[in-house]
Parts: sequence; C-alpha cells; structure tokens
Amino acid sequence: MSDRTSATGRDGRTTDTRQRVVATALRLFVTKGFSATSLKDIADELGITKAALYYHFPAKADLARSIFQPFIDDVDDLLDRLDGRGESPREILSAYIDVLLPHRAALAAMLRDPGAAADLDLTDVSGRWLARLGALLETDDATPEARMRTTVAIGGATRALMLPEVEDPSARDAAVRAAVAALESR
Amino acid sequence: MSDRTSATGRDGRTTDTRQRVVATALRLFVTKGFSATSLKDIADELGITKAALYYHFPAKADLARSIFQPFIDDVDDLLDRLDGRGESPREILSAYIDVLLPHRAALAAMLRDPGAAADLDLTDVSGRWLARLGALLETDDATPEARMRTTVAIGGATRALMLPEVEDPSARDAAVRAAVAALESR
DNA sequence: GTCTATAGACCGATAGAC
DNA sequence: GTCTATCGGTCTATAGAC
Repeated sequence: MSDRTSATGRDGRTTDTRQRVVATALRLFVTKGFSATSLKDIADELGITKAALYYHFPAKADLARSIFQPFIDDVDDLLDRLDGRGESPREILSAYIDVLLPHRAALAAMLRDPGAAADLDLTDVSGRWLARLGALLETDDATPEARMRTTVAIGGATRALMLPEVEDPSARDAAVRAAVAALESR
Repeated sequence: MSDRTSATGRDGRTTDTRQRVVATALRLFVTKGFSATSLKDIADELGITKAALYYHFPAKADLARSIFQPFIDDVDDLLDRLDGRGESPREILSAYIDVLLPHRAALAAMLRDPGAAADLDLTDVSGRWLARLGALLETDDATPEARMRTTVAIGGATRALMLPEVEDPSARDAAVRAAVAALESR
C-alpha cells in the first residue's frame, strides 16, 4: 500500500535516517530559509556528510518537495472542496486555518523563502491561494475596499498561524473571529 | 547640509548612476529577494559590469543598507513617538500604515527575504516592530486570545500594504478599519 | 549507507589599466 | 567611472572506494 523508499525494521520500527533528514531540513528551512540552507548545513547537524544525503534524495529540490508537497496538496484539496458550495466566510476561514494547522512548520518555511517555490517548479502557490480564497470571500462585490478587507483577513489569519498559541483551541477561535471581523467591517 | 557622495551637475540635476543602481536593486530585491539577487544581476540590468558597482558602493551590504535604513529609521521613529502617550488602536494602526506607505517597496523586499536583515547587522527588525506594536495595542490584557487579535490586525494590515490599491485613500481607510475590527473582535 | 575527493558553476570582492 | 581579469570561497552534484 505504501511506496516508501526507506527501510523498515522487521519489528515495524522505522530506523530511517531519511526521516531525520527531513525533520532537520524542515527546522533549518524555517530558521534560515530554503536557499540559505546548504546541504552541508543539514549534513553537519546530522553528523553525516553532504554526499550521504544524496543516497536518500537525488537532489536538494526533491528533499524540499517531500516537505512542501503534502502541505500544498492539502491546501489545494481544500480550495477544490470549497469551490462549488457557498460556505459562509466564517466556515471558509475556519477550514483554512484547520487545514494549515498541521502544516505550520512547512508554511513558515514557505513564507520565509517564497522563492523556494519557484525553484521547485510550482508556480507561486501562496499567490494562487490568496487569489482563490479572495474569490471565495468577495461574494458580491470586488471593489478595492473589499479586496483590502479580504487581504487583511487572510493575511492576518496566515500570520496568526505562526504563533505557537494557535495550537490552543481557544486562541485558534480568537484568530478566526478576528479574521471574520476584519472581513465584515464596513 | 547634505552628505551625499554622488555627483551633482552644476545645474543641480543629479546625473547619478548611483540612483539608478538603487532603483534597479530595489526592484530586483522585491521580485527575487536580497540574497538571491547577485551583483551581476543588477549590473546586467543596468548595462554595466559588476566591478563598476563597487565604485558606487563598497559592498553589497552597503547598497542594501542605503535602501533599508531610511525605512527602518522611519518606523523606529514612529514607535518612539507612540511610546509614551496612550493613543487609540485606530490612531496607532492608521499611523503605522501611513509611515509604511512611502516605503512599500522596501517593506516588500524585507518581507520577501527576512534573512537579509541578519546579513545587514540589524537584529530582526520586523520581529522587534511586531513586539513593540503588540505592546501598544494590547492595552489591558496579554492573553493568548489578545495576542491572536493583535497579530491578525498587524499582520493583516502589513499584508494589505503589498496591494497597489492601498495608495488610494478610500482603500487605505478600509484596510485600517478592517485591522481595527480584527483588534476589537470578541 | 556512508565515505573521500573533485568537477563545475557562481558568488562577493579586489587589482590595476584606461 | 567603467573596464578586464582574477582570487578565494561556497554551492550542488557526481564518481567511486569501502
């Protein structure tokens, strides 16, 4: 059922240097940015050599993709699901935050170095998401004023996801309410 | 009164390759990010060689500083002015946007590559600003919920500054209102 | 699976001619 | 003020031994 490349012990435990590589890379991508993080940085932190990384990933871009792809797919799936039906702004923003919540680190890495997306083939994802979400939220009007409100709401909610407190349900709700309030301000 | 290094013609007109360098560099910093923009990129766009840039700026960091410093100084000055008196959230957010408005491009460049600030000696400015602004806005409480609201408000307003429409006073006001609404949501 | 060694490209920066 | 040429460094990636 799984097409994992990496080794799994006969007791089912994943020995996996590969997983440690991904975890270390993600942490460094968040703190230093994708392009500012060299394979040597990652290898040094793991106590192996740069060349050893190429056993697990054919190129730096593949390592990055294994981090960003699941997160990108989840957001795209959400936007597809939301597309037809006319959900309320509250429901849309709430679902947006819930989908991004498990991917906070990957989101932070992408916000930290947006150019990484370009190096990874995918045409500017965050811009695409902002446009699709905006279209869902600007129900009737598309005036400049409405665009500002949706931008404050989405941009603010996205920024709020960078705070560790957002894991707390009560704080999460406060972020959703704030974004909705921005959207409905007149 | 001025300590400009560059040449000025006897008719007062600034001939200045230096100004063209700054303008081109800023444009590339916004689109590609500071560290992803090489001096060769800038030189090619200007039709000169990389070495020629070193006549105008002793190092890449100095070129970047000449772009970011005035903008950083203006924001720090605003926060100093705001510090003592108890202005309303509306006044604070409005002043914040007004100060950043003329520096939209520099702000975009800094958001695009936050690591640039580190290379330029200055300890993470946007983080410092967020903390000081947050302290000004979280008047009475400092609960996780209040931190989410201020983050949505400030983060949303900052993101709104990236839209060209923000130059239009009516759209600017809508952004301020949206940020205030996020802050005052309960 | 991990290593040493190196190829090949690009970077910031400098020297020195014009 | 701008050029050519080059230095020393770092980067991704590959070759091949163990």
